[in-house]
Amino acid sequence: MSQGLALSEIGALVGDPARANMLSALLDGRALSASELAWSARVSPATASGHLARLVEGGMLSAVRQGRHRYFRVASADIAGMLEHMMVIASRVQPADDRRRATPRISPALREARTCYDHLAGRLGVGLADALVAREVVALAEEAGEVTESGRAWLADFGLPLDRVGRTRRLFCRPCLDWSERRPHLAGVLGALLCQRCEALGWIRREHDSRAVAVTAAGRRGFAEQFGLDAGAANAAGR
Amino acid sequence: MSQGLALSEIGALVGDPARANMLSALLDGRALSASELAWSARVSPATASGHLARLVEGGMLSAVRQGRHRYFRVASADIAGMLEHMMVIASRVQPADDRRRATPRISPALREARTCYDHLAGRLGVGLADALVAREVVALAEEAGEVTESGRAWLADFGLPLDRVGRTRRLFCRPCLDWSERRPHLAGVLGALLCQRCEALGWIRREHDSRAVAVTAAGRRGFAEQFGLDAGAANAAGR
DNA sequence: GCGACGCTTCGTCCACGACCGAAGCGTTCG
DNA sequence: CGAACGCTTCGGTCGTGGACGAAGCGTCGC
Repeated sequence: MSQGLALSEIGALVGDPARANMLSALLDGRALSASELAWSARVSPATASGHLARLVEGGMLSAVRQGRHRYFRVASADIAGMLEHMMVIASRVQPADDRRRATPRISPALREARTCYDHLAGRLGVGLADALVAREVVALAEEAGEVTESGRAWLADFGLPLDRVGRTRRLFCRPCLDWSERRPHLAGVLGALLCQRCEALGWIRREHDSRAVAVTAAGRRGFAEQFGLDAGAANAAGR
Repeated sequence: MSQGLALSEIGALVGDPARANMLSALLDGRALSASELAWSARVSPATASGHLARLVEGGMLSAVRQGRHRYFRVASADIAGMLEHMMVIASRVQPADDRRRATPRISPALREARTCYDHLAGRLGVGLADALVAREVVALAEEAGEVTESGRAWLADFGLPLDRVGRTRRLFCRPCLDWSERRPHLAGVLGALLCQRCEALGWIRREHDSRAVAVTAAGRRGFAEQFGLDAGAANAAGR
């Protein structure tokens, strides 16, 4: 009984379109200001302020003041994980009601490449995971994964020496179900490191106003050479 | 943007107290009739019928007619997993707002022992997992677990020969964060088998109207001898 | 067949909460 | 110091959707 109440409170918090849009905008782990969130939820600053207060009160977001701005971020990785989990269900369940507005529910740019909290997702993220498995750098199972011996060397070559990382195996490397591709991409510490490395190499650039990730010209070359991926081909044609 | 909408729809579905109570009642994987669910959500049959229609429409529940009854169950293990995930967040987040009604949000019986979809949870479930780890039957990590070699023999002894199971390792055995104990218990195929075995041995009895699990007299002996647990001591005193 | 039962549909009522504009408060910049 | 800016609070409006009783429809049991 009572835990149903708690459950409903979490659900209700996520269950408003404006709040869900804010949460989804924050899902890449960056902090956004109140007005940026108001804009991305398409509501007035006054309305947004109320929503944000509720989300902070409910423990979903944490906030820090900085000058006259107030920055919000998802309060913890657990919460981001829960939201991702809900989006997986949402994307899986939606096709059920077919008599739906025609607008695609997932924007092409996000489907192509985006961040998922702190690692890469979308077609790029899934492709990367596939390539790493094919090259036997990592072995992925349903619930966990690990880096192979030869994989450690490969990663060191790629600029990610793993020696410094304390725990070597689990939690470190973990599959994460991609809600647009519906296949796993790489998460965990390794997923985050890979994402950072790709950004450091100048292969990808995070958009400032969305979770979308742009693949640079260098990235197109790099992803093709190292992973055999045609990442960002669409973007290249577009610009 | 648009995926925020889908997210909010899932949230809104769970975000009503009556529906959340129904979902939470169904979270042990059993099917319940519409009137049982109406009762457990404390609403009239008419109201319950409306909620159930929305939950089925939204893909959260599946329904089967059987005579003049209609039985509902959680549509998939993924959805049950998502709900559990939300409850973990809910139980973790609630203490944040202290100025709360005094009633404990988790009933003692559920905290003691309950089912979590198809395996054991609560103090009993967590204790069982601890004991199996201590006896080196299974090795649990943050995201996955596996049965040890000696563990296979132990389990066979316990009445669970694993030879017949196809996939041997992962997904088979998996930790699941317990929302009342906030520590992992055993899930996955192995968790379900253990739960079935305990019921077959007459150690536990599932209550007919809740997720609570009662430990029988035989169970108290069995859990103590095999696992060193004082399971059900509270119940024993009570009756 | 008739009544009891389980569930659903319909009509109505009501309350919660989402929304905005206006005003207030603190910070930053010229 | 005053103006612009970012955010929050307040007050008021409005719509959605959750609640129930009554009535309708199928199923079961005597």
